Amino acid sequence: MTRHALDAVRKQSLSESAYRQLSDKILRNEYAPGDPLPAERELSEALQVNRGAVREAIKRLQQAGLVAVRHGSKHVVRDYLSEGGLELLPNLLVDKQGRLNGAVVRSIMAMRSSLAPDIAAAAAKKGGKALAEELDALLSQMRADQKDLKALQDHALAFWQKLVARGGNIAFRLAFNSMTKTYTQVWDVLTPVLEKEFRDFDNLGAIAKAVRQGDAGRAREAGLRHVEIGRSALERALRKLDGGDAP
Amino acid sequence: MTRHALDAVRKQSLSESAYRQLSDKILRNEYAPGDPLPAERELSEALQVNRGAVREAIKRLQQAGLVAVRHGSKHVVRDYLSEGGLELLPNLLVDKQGRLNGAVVRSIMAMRSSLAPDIAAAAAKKGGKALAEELDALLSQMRADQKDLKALQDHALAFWQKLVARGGNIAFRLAFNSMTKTYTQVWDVLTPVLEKEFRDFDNLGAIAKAVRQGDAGRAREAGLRHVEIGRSALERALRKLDGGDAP
DNA sequence: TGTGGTCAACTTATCATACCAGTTGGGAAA
DNA sequence: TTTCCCAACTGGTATGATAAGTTGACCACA
Repeated sequence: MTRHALDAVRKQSLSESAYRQLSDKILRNEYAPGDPLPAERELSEALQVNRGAVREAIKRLQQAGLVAVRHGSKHVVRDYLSEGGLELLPNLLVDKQGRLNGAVVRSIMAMRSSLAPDIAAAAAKKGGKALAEELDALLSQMRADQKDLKALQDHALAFWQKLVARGGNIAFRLAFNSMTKTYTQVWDVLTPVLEKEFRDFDNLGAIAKAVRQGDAGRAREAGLRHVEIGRSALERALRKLDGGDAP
Repeated sequence: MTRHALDAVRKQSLSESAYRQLSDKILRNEYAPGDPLPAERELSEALQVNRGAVREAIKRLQQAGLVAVRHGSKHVVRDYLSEGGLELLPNLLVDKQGRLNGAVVRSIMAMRSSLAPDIAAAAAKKGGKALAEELDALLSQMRADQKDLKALQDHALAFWQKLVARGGNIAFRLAFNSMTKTYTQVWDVLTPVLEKEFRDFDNLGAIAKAVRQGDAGRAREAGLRHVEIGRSALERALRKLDGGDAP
């Protein structure tokens, strides 16, 4: 898995474009909660696509908690803050101009600090020697790849993927995936900012050791120390940018 | 908001039925990661719906991380454990026969214990006196409604909704929504099981007080004590059932 | 005044058919 | 052996039509 490789070239489907435009308008409050969306036939004309594509987009908006759908009535915009799920996070991180939303970044880092310690603890309880071996092998690889920050970044993600996969907690796993989808949008931007975290072999090593010993408490502590390194680094970077919009 | 009131009667759309059948097959591993899904035209015949409905369902599967879509190739099932997001959690909690999956319940309660303390802490930092007033009012209402466990349940949810809404953390907010969507499927089942938590006025009061004082540490501790009550209760209930499948 | 019924206009839901755009694997040619 | 071509298959899009549900206006009746 190489996140800085060239990306597949793929034509975006019309329904995908429609979904993005509509979800963007909703998330930017151009269509406010309670507002009716234009009728499907109107949207079809406005977006210059057939109505099937509009319907496909709207089904996705419904799934994302962005609109309420009732047969025979116009679709009504919902309050995503109260009704939307974690899958919306990628849409909120970066605006149309590609700028990072500082408040969203801080939110994500806070949530990472909530989850990562318990992910590490669960892995220490459930992972056993086999997981510890895998983590040790990965750490060795990281030490060998020290010159290559991009590779370190990928290894660090793989480290956490191993932890969350073996901790036996499906909720952590799915939340982890949702958050990873969010970061990977700005993967290259994160590379220099989180360098210290990617090189934090001490705490990652402590987690691996705690996993070997089945010591959840130690894993939790080391997990927290580790992600707080990244959180502080990002906080510093954000202060430099002095940006951030609250949704 | 009354979760035990009569529910709106609404016909399920054909594309909704198709989505459910297909997502269920994927989540139960009847279609395994890497398997191609039957072609759209085939699914249209098998499901006895027109192809438009199949396409709508498939767009939703794609959005949920359950299938990969490529123009000209069959849709391929993805590994939702690695690719799926938190929005899948409601689908995993209850099986087709309406039985609770114990491992999913435990996962959710663990994640709640990870998030709730920090949600309370964030609210204490950001909420101010206005929030504290609202929480106090709600607690008064809860005390007045002590005889009505259903009402207590709703108030308890409202308490946490206020906390998460005012903590200024969008990630917590969206995760909270995703988890709430999951519990509300089994809302009535939870009523007797979580009774002690709904009556935990002491810790809820301590959170409200911490909010008034801007004391994040106290809020965090009280928040953790509070949700651990529910977690223990559910653990006891699960042991009685002696059930649970791991996904 | 409040309630129930009817109706037209609007909206979503579904369907069928046709054509376009991309993928894949087999066979032929170099 | 490699490259190219092509048919069959697949998803993507479009169009036009009909069915099912919603809403508000209007009317009748108690």
